[in-house]
Amino acid sequence: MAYWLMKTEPDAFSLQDLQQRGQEPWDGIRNYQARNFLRSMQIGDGVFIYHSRVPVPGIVGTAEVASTAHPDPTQFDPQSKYYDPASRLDQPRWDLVDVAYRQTFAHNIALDSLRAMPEFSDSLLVRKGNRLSILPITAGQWNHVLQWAG
DNA sequence: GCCAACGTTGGC
DNA sequence: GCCAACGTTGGC
Repeated sequence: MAYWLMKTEPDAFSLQDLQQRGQEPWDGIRNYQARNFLRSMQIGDGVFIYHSRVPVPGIVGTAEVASTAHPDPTQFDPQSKYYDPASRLDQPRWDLVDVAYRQTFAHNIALDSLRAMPEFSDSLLVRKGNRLSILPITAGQWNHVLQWAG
């Protein structure tokens, strides 16, 4: 059992969208480090959903990993904005996992609040210039945020 | 909307 | 293998 944080821009796909659909293939990850995290995910892993590029970025709720990693079909779709002409069918470059909605926090946990938590002092999340859209979360971080969220 | 920070690409 | 150029992310 592991924990992760996954960023999304709510203008494109929000936690509310995930709630409406119940489950969603988390496609479009085009960063090798993030992909490697995807590949180590197991069904049932906990996921914090994080909204970025909004006035108050932060964790807005939780989801869970609903499939192990498998090839992201958008990499082979010329119509997709995630199309990767360099990826080969017999050797896919990019993977995705399915993510299932779990809960929406009554109050968002803002990035500012996360920065103030000692648990997050070593996290990639609060490092300046960090652009990683998927990162590991420790059990301590997971529990602390859940407690904070009430 | 701006732009610093970062990852990737490709010429050499 | 270096590194300039480019494209993207994401806080502000």
